[in-house]
Amino acid sequence: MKSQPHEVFRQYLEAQGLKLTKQRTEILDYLLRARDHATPERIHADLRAKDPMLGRATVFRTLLLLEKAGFASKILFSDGSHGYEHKFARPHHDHMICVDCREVIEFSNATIERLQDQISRRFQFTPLWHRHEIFGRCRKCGPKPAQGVK
Amino acid sequence: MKSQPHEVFRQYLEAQGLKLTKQRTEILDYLLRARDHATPERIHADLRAKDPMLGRATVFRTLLLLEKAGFASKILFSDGSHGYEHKFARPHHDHMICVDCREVIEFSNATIERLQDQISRRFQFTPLWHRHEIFGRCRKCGPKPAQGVK
DNA sequence: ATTGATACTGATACTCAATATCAATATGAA
DNA sequence: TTCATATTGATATTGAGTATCAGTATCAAT
Repeated sequence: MKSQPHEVFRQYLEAQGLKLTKQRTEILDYLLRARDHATPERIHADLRAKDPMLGRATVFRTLLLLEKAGFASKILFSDGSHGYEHKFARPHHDHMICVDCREVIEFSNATIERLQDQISRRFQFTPLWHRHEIFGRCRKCGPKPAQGVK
Repeated sequence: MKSQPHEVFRQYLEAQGLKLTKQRTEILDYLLRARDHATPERIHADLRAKDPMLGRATVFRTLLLLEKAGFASKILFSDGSHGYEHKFARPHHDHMICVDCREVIEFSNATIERLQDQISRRFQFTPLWHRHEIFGRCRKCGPKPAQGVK
């Protein structure tokens, strides 16, 4: 029995006149399995273990496709690099990102969401999406900067 | 009479054993004058009109210096590129960014700030800074996508 | 004003993520 | 099975950002 996301993806591709390929399936699978913040390079490297012929360009192309289709979204790290996460059956959420170990903690807050809409309305701004990231140190890394380690 | 920011900058440099140079002054000036979201490339191109010898590396170095000193901060655009804005006598604020015309509207909301602290505490996360960007369409560009124009 | 230690600059070369190109291939409707 | 065409992977290329380093500007001490 096929899982829901694959079926939704297949239907999307069909509607767009696009094709369902092994590579696209592999990459979607990866995102569905990944706990968090998978970078394109990382995805490429990991998937190559199973499919050594998988090209870099295909990974980038597919991530862009998934993003445009609304099935995945970018997470930006503090150093400017970024990763992806899938959006299947995941409610909207924002991120707290540890500047030491890069752990990503998800949070969501209905009051903040509501305030955002109020603020937008006040400026006659039509919000489409947002990004709310809090940078700092996670429980494990503690309030003090990491010592020694680069 | 010298303006405040230049004096503060000079004192910072002195305290760090760094030197006040023509280039650093030019770049700080640029940020102080710019309305918003000046990209490194843009700053370089514009300043070259007056100072054709100004190097790319110097612009990047100086922006990094200003950022580390706390005199400037990055704004990230939706396409992943970024710009800078100075922070002299500007209270903390976040941004609404128009996806059509790239206009940047500043906002701030004490309640949101407070909620962020609450959420962080709940996760034993020590917040250092944050970034809260709402993407959408500004009053001028209206709620519908721009037509024709790339 | 001159000197001199050293921070700074600009040119160049380089890195590396991301993109464009294109011949070969896989997909899926007929 | 056929075949138009979307897709792929290899390759070349781009472009933002960085490292290097010889020459230069700054500024404290004289």
